[in-house]
Amino acid sequence: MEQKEISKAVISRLPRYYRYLGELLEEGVERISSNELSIRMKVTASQIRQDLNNFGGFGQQGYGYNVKYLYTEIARILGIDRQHNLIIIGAGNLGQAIANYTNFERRGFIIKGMFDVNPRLVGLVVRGVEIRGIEDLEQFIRDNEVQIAALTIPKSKAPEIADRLVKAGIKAIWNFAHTDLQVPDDVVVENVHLSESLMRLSYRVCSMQDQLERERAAKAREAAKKEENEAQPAGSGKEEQDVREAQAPVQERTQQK
Amino acid sequence: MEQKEISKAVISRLPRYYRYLGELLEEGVERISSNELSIRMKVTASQIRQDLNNFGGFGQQGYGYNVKYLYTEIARILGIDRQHNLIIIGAGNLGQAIANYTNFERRGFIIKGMFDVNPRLVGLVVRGVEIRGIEDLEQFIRDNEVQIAALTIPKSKAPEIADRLVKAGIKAIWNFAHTDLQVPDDVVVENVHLSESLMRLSYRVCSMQDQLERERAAKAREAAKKEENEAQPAGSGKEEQDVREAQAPVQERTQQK
DNA sequence: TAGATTGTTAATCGATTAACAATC
DNA sequence: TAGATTGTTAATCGATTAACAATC
Repeated sequence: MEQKEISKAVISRLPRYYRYLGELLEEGVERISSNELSIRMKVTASQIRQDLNNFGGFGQQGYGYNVKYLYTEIARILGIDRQHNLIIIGAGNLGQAIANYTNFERRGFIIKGMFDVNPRLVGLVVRGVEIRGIEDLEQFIRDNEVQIAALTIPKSKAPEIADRLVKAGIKAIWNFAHTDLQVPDDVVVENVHLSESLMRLSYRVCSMQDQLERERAAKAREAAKKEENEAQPAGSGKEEQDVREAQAPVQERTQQK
Repeated sequence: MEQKEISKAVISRLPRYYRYLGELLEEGVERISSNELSIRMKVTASQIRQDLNNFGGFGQQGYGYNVKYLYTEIARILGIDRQHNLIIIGAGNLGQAIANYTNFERRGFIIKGMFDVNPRLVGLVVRGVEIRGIEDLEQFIRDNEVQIAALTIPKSKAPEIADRLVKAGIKAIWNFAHTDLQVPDDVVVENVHLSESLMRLSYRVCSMQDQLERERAAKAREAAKKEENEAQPAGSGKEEQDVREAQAPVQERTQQK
């Protein structure tokens, strides 16, 4: 439905707007201003208005936004007012976790089938969906007008299956395999790389720890300086410079800028 | 170990560099230039060099980067050269999927325990880790020096558990619950909102479809025009303008800019 | 009408890309 | 030394924020 290219940043914020509007709706809130919403969501009101105006004017001056209306409009923009037929390839824990998440169905994502190479899983039924052998894949996609395939298999098998999916006419791959897939331009790939998410978390934990340590060290130095000054209150300003230098040497290169 | 604030965009690219370097290492590649790597990863060489230089000069002029060295350096930057003790709260499919993913352990993430409220799950063992009742949470965190908690529970219970985790001294929450958590500044939250990921995919599928349709329509118009011209080859230039106008009216507002 | 709040333009900020001197 | 490629500065591009006129 949308026209001009919308930036990736905007798109990735839309589902979060949708989630907050859904909560407001549950709370019985009828209207909300960009300012109120910005406080709840911890973003700027400007950003909210800019983001929404990429898709049209959903608000009203002097009033704000009607929660219900905006909620349904964002659903329409995201395309979750339509039905999307989905299959899950890989019926392990992750595949089953997706199959069991009922909210997806509420958003129009209908799980049509599950597939696995493991013959011990084939035939089992998860939330009313039978697990099939991977050999039926192409036929099933055509018969059931499947648009989206969730790929919850090991990275070693992912490229081959992705090729088969593309040839069978799939429109999008929700890729949980720890690898990047090569697909034609008209096939959408949305990656969920959990190991990368965990590494980002690791980075942030470590840099948080470093920061806390630096703060603690700075405080300690501060205390030491105070003590020194009390003993000999000359205060020529030289001490301050020492403090700054003491923080620097941990890693010289990055310190330059 | 790092000093100045590094942008979020840079950090989120690091794990991907790490993954590609790991693959190069497996292929037996000893050195690589930013240009070669940029082709593989489909990013600019400039970006690679800029990103890495946030953390120091890992390359050598005229040579490029030593794959092994860069690989270990990025591991160090990400903090995955250290051990992180982790617990999983919520032993459903998603929690078990995480517990079963052996690669996390290879990156230093040690799963110390799993917790669930469901008494039928308590006592079960997943990959050598026993599922415990949630009442033992605080004691367990202290006894096992747990830094990270993966939260794979329904959103309704997430805020309460998050509070308990924070009070018990957890450093980071890997949040799979479909809600934003309120935690103090010194606690890291890394969100994995699968439903939002699926909505982004939905958006992209829909806009891809729209695009393809527009292209098809444009081609059809082109063909029609050609036919018309062949019948009456006046060609005053007015037809071209008509084509442009015909594309516009689908949604007027966005079309303006 | 007066007050509130949007839609939108302009200003700022940050991130990406290009260019090139430094140097292996 | 000549060639290659980094590290880094400068230029460009895009995204966010601020400001305010339009308007409900």
